[in-house]
Amino acid sequence: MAATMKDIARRTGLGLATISSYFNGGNVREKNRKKIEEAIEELHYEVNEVARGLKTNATKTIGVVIPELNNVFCSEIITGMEDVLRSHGYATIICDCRTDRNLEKEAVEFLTRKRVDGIINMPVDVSGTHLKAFDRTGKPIVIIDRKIQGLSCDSVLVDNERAAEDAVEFLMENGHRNIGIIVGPQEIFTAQERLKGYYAAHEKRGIPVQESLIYHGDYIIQGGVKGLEELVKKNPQMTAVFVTNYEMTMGAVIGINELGIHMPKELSMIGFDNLQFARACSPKLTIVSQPTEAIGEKVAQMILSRLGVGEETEEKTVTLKLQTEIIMGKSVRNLNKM
Amino acid sequence: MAATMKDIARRTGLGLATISSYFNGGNVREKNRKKIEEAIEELHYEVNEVARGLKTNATKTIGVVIPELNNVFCSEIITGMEDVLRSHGYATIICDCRTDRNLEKEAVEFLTRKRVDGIINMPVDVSGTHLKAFDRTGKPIVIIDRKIQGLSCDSVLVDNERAAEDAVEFLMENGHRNIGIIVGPQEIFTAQERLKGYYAAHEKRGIPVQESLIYHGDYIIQGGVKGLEELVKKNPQMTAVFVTNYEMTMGAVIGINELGIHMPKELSMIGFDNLQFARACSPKLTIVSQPTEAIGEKVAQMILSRLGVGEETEEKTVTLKLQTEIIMGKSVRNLNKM
DNA sequence: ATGAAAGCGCTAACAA
DNA sequence: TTGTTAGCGCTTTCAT
Repeated sequence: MAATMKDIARRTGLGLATISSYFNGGNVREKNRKKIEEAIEELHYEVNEVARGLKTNATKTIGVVIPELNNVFCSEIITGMEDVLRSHGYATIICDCRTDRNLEKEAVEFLTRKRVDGIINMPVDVSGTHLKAFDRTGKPIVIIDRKIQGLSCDSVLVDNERAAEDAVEFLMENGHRNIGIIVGPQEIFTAQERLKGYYAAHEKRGIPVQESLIYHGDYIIQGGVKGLEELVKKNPQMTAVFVTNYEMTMGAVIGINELGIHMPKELSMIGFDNLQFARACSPKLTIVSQPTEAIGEKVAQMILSRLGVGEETEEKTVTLKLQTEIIMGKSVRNLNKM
Repeated sequence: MAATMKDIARRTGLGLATISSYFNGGNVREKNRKKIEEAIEELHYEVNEVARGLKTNATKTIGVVIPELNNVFCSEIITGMEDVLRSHGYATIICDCRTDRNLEKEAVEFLTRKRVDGIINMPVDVSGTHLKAFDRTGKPIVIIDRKIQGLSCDSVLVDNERAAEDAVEFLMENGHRNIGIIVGPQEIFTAQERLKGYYAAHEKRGIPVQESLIYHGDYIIQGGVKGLEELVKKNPQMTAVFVTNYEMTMGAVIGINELGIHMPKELSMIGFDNLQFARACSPKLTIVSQPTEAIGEKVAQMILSRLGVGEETEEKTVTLKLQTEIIMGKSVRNLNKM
């Protein structure tokens, strides 16, 4: 059985309040401080955060619900986030819901029972019903990367429309007119935004959009492979393809390799995320890069601020929109130079 | 304020014990069961796991301490592990210690205070001092991927020596004699084992080892880039290189691209882990693949068994050693066919 | 099958 | 500054 404050009290002959005061930064006479520290040492005492949490109604723990841990975009965000949270004494319980609405709902309920002090969620279910009950507790929720309908809470987004528009325009500047896009599922917010950007770029230049150049994948590697194969098969006129998340980018590169297509001579490409992967491609891939670390840090700061840590708390909900950047590689051919 | 069992008791006119019994699978009269369920619904009651944890001295939570979340080997293991644990009602608190001994120690102390029911650790500090205090609590510890000196506890390892030996032998069978190796830090167990395998293969064939062909990296991408550059510069005779973890493999591929080396014509290569990345390389990379999902699942089962869930508990500590496999690509040239 | 009451380890209000 | 005490929400005897 682990030692308790009572044990320390008995050992030192002091009262419980003194010991508690010692642990919570109160004033304790030097002599007693010594005694307490000796007792802690000998008894191997460690504070019981469970008991403390019950009493204070605060667990110093943040719940994080994401669609896939095993996804660089998510894991990089978490890394940045955890760093900030931990440095403020907060732990994180991470729940990977496998892009499954039911698991997501279960995860939130689970975290509710665990009495986490707040939830950070990259939502699968954009209706937000899975968060309703937690929201009623009055504890803060911060949403990452996707908008949610029926819930007003802080969120950190990426300017996906502009990201896509910029990428497609860049291809157009290089003389491309028949540009394929491998985009995410229709019902996912980021996918919708990226597709909007694709349309916007076309509209701006007066280039008509060809439906056959749009492929809806599912944000996983195999979808990228499949998407590339289909686009190539159906569109002999296509000179470039824009792939809109990392997993599908990897998939598209796999597709290009396996079909023996020469990049960028036969096909130009702009991918998404993961600079290191882009460097490992030959030729080096041009990509749209999202500020994952910054997202993580911002999200952490936001929830901390709602918890009364750090920056003062704003009253109304805050939505932050971060910008992406294009990292130049050699995967886009300039057709103007022909 | 969230509803409590007391609220339900008041609402239903029943005693606390009955409500508790309801939640813990006891016998409750049908009529009362109905009443309780109604009250739960109306009050939006959710069990308070903090209070339950204090009372039962079990938090149904496992702490996981790993060197880098943002590392595919780790994140895949965690994914497999979490699946199993969650399906048995256990949560996981993941601590990414950034390959830092001090952070690792802090993480374990933190988890101790949180009163997790067990710890799973891929240790940075192989002396194991960071685990001593937790070990005294009598709660189970399971070690992943590395051996620890002064602590007897269950562990799941990979047969790294054989993995490396097989890979190097495969290169030798293809006629390679001057084989470079990009290996991990000297002090890391897995790196030592993989280097042992490299030596063993040479000894078996009577081929002398050239010190200049051994590069010690640090298991991160940049180390792979640097390692490849150095090996190539120092060893014009080198025809093949074996890279011993995923991050450095990616780095080595980056190096090959950036130096404009043709693979496998000028240089053959065997990488490590991440089949999808291997497929995305051109030509497809031949790799040693570790059974990450299986490691995660085994680890989870082991700690559950120590916690009295599932399989019966064995008395003495168990060490499991899993085998790797070579996934064939086209990055190794057969020099015999010349 | 149900109720009353003690107590898990801690914090905090109050008294000394 | 320090000690006493109540109580956070739950489980678990022990009665009934």
